[in-house]
Amino acid sequence: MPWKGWRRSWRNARPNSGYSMGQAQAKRPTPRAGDATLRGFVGYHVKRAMSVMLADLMRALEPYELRLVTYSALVVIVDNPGLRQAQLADILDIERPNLVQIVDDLEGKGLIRREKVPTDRRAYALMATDRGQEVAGEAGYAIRAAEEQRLVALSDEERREVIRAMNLIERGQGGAKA
Amino acid sequence: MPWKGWRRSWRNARPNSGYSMGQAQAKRPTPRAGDATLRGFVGYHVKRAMSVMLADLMRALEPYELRLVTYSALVVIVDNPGLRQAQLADILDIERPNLVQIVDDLEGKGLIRREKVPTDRRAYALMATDRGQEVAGEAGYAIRAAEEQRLVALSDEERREVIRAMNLIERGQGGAKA
DNA sequence: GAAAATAGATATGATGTATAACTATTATTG
DNA sequence: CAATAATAGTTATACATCATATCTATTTTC
Repeated sequence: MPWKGWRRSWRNARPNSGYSMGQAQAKRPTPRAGDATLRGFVGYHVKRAMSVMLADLMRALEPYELRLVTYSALVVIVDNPGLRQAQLADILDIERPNLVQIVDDLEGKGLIRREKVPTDRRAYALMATDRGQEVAGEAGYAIRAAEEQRLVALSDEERREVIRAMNLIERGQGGAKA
Repeated sequence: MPWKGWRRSWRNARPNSGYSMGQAQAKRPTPRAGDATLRGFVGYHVKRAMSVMLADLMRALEPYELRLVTYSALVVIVDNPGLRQAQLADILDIERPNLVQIVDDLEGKGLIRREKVPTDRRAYALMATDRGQEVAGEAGYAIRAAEEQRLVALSDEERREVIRAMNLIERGQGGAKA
């Protein structure tokens, strides 16, 4: 048990603050090196977790030739037929110029259509095709499965707590003067 | 209060599954559009929270001419004098080729030095300069302040819960077949 | 009707991350 | 000990996500 505890905390070991900086210390790779200071930030933990989840997601989406942003956009369009690009940008917090290529990709793959809006010649109404709806569904299942596997150690209650915390963070006031 | 509750849930409104797909619906922008399906994934919540935290971080680091990866690398080098680049890559989960530019940047700013290793001519021992240690400390305070502001709605206990959950996610088994 | 605002698009740049391949050096193997 | 394999850092390239400025056409505002 004490060994186990020590082993588990290896990555979070204290910085070697007692280390002298002489050349003698450079003879072999720094022992017990770690990211302890960074682990003091909540954001760093979130970043590290996000990295692995993102890799999972990309792998899950690969068979559908979708990525994070294209899948997200597709799902929102499927759920909200007739959506305007500006709305999509707002919903997903994506800059409008960046949406062009995304919408092009989806349209090119036959998953969505840009339809003209008779009452507003500046805009398109984004519609999902039948194929688009199908792909959104299948990809969603794949992501679901990947997420379930990743979150296997978290109870339903813990997941709800995470979601709650993430929402508080998302909706909180910005840190660092803007 | 009921109005307030309705207002708050606008972004998470149900998908308009009852919507017909006729041209008539395209006349005005889709009302009550949202990302409800995506909100069903824990990962999406984490992604959205991560986005705002990352923006905070970039803003906080800007006065120091540092970014996420350069600050992270600097701190790890400060804490672990004599570190090898391969170690740094492992610790931060950064690909070794990507480290070259990062280390170049830090060295160019006078924050770290590459020192030769007499016993291994393939490697460098990365050392932080006095200036590097100073900048790491100051930038750390700035990030701390930004993070405190962002997390103001989370209790200490909730923060610990988040960290715990993120660690479980990070250390869990990968989702989606590799 | 003129000015301001908006929708989507073009162009460009920054940041973070991935892979293949290379030279020099060290470690391993027989 | 020599040949082979592995390693350290580097170069080159590509992909994904996200940001900003600017533009044309259209709609809204005053």
